[in-house]
Parts: sequence; C-alpha cells; structure tokens
Amino acid sequence: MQSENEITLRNTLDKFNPLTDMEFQEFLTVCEYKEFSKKEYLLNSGNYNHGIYFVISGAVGLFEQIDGKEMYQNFFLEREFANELKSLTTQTPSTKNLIALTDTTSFHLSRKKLLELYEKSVSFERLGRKLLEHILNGQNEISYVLQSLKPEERYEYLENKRPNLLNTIPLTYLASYLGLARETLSRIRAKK
Amino acid sequence: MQSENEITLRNTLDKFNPLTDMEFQEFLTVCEYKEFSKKEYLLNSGNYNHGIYFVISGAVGLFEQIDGKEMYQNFFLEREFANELKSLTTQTPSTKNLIALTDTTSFHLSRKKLLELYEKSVSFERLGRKLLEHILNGQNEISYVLQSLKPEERYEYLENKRPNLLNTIPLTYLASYLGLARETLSRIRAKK
DNA sequence: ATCATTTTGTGATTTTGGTCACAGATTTTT
DNA sequence: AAAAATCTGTGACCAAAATCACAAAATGAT
Repeated sequence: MQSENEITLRNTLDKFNPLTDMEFQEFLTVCEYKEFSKKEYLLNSGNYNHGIYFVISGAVGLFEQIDGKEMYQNFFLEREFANELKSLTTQTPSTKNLIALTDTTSFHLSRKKLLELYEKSVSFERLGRKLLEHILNGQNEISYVLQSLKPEERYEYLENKRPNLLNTIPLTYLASYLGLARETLSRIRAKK
Repeated sequence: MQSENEITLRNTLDKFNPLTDMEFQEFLTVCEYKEFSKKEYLLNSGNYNHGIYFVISGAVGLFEQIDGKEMYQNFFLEREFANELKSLTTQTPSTKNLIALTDTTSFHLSRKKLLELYEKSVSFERLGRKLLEHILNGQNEISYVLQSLKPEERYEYLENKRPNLLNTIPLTYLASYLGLARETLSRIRAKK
C-alpha cells in the first residue's frame, strides 16, 4: 500500500516521464524521507555531493551571501525539487545555501544514488533530461524578469506566475529574489 | 576521412558525453550543414519545431521584441549550440528570434531528428541531459549577474567570463543583454 | 567614392529606485 | 506573559542610471 506522499511524488514524476511500477519502486528505495525545522540548512555553502530534495510540505529557499546580503535565487514549495545544480553537476563546493523557510518534509535523493539511477535505466536519464528542460525554462523566465521588467512589473509577475510565494515567503526575501530593495517592494505592495 | 568541422563537433560533444564512432556517425547523418548571411534569421518568433544549431563559425543572437526594443538574451559563438529551448521543448510558438549577427556556418539538428536520437540510444539521452546541465549553469550565472551586480560589475563579468562577446557583438546588443541602457555601457567602457 | 545606415560617444536633464533612519507589527523564544 | 528577534511600512534624501538629443564614427551598399 502506497503512502500519500509517495503517490504525490509519483504524480509529479509522471508529468515529466512516466515510470513503470517497478521503476518507481526503484526510485522510492533510494529516496530517504527527511524533515527539517524552520531555519535548518539542507545545504551549506562549501559543501557538495548533496543531491536533490523533493519537497513534500513546507518551503525551501536557495540563497547566496553577497557582500553581507542574503540574495535569494529561488524558492521551492510543495511538489518541487529543491536543488543547487551547479555544485551537484560539476562537483565543486557550493557558493549557495538551501534553507528551510518553514518546517519542511521531503524525500532526499543523494547525488550518488541519482547517478546510479542514471546508469540503471534510460527512463531515469529521460526523467532527468525532462526535469532539466523544465527547470531551465523557469530559469529563463526569471532572467527575463530581471533583465526587462520594471519593479512594479516584477511584482505583477509574482502575482501572476508564482502567487504562492506571496503568501509564504517574507517580503524581504522576495525583494532580493526580484533584484529590488526591500523598501521598494514594500511601497509597490502598499499601492495595491 | 572526417572533415575539420566534424572533428570540431565531435570534440565538443565529447566534452559532455563521449560517443562511440558509430553513434557519432549516426549523429552526423541527421545534421544538416547550413549557412546564414548576416541578419538572416535562424528562427522567427511565432515558429517552433526548429531544432538546434551547432555554430561552426560566426555569431548568433537570441533576442525578444519587448515594447519596441530588441532585448538580447543570449549570444552563441563558435562551438556553441544556438537554441531556443522553451518553444522546442514545449511545442509552443517562440516569442524569441535567433539571428545571425555575422555570416555564420552551422550544423542544424531538427527537433524531429533530435527526438529520434533520444529514442535510439541512452547515449543521446545522456548527452542531452549533460548539455542541459551545462546550459542551465550558464543561465544561472546570467541571472546572478542581473540580480546582484552593478553596471560596472556587469561589464567586468563580460570581460572575465565572456571576453569574445566584447569583440564580436555590438555594444548596443550587449547593453540589452546586461539589462543596461546603451549609454550607460558606453560610458563604463570609456572609463577603462 | 559617395551616400545611407548602423553604431557609438557624450553632454544635459530627469526619474527611478536605492539608502538611511526609525517606528510599528508580527513572530519567535524563554 | 514578557522579552527578543524578525519583518514591514514610511518618510526624507540622494545617487545612479535612464532618457533625450545630437554629433561623430564606423560599417555597409550602390
């Protein structure tokens, strides 16, 4: 009997590349259930070999310390894969951190196990490729926001495309994510 | 006897995932040599199903029309894969254009042929995955530049990380790429 | 070689958004 | 429940970069 969380994971994976029952079981056996309380780190800068986290519940932030400021570069909510792919794929120490912004539950897939999956079946390779395509499209979008949109439009982008962030993530963090001063974002919101 | 261009292509692919001789031959047979003269479009907004281009010589720009302005989002020089993955992977009309910024020679791999390769061998899946990892890391970097660096630092980023762009690409286009006004970039350069 | 087009440089001005400072809320901890 | 820490709002001020305008330079076309 499959747990609810496992079903959620499967549904998410199936959107990228459907796995057979056996393949999914194989995937599950290498996943480790992990809990984090608020402010706990999933990844500390300097580390690598960490793997990826499927967020079951809660919220995870990806940020980098840039001259004293914490610049948030992404947020991962329920049913998303929290990751820092640069260090994962190039085996270099991460410059970034993954932190639980609320109490969070997750399935963790280690780098080692991930690579083993890739070796085992083309299904996992394909899953990886499709997931990367998806992530890349998202990344292109945020680049576009930072390159071309004015502050007010950036806020509207959040409202339209990632409304859940507005509820769950502190304004301060969202401001850095959008490349704006906290005060600017606060004033924009006040006008609405 | 392999042509020089084919050797260049192979060397580039091998950096991501080495192919057997047979696999590479298979790759080659689905590639089509294509030339573009300056200002010719490799992809027009509205289209999809276009595939990717391995740039043998020349320079290709990726840009989007945003209220009257041409915002360049990437540049592809020799030995890089010019692409617009959003429309390619989601089968939606592209909002962006690929244009030859100088006379350009390339190998074209159509979407259809690319998908066939993915079906044929796990090697191609893996190649695709690794290439995507590489592209994604680059995209993360440009997001970082736009989010966190001041204009002068953005220029220095180009000098350090993509110096070839400074020679080959007009300042005007580079300015849009960096999210700056043309005049701002011109003044920064004047100071150096 | 000349003309047209594109690209770059530079000054003057304006505007936007950043910075500073501090107060009020809200949340967390003890 | 009180204290501490974190987060948000708001005004005043300032600086950085955008915009505007036009000239100069470079490139491309006939």
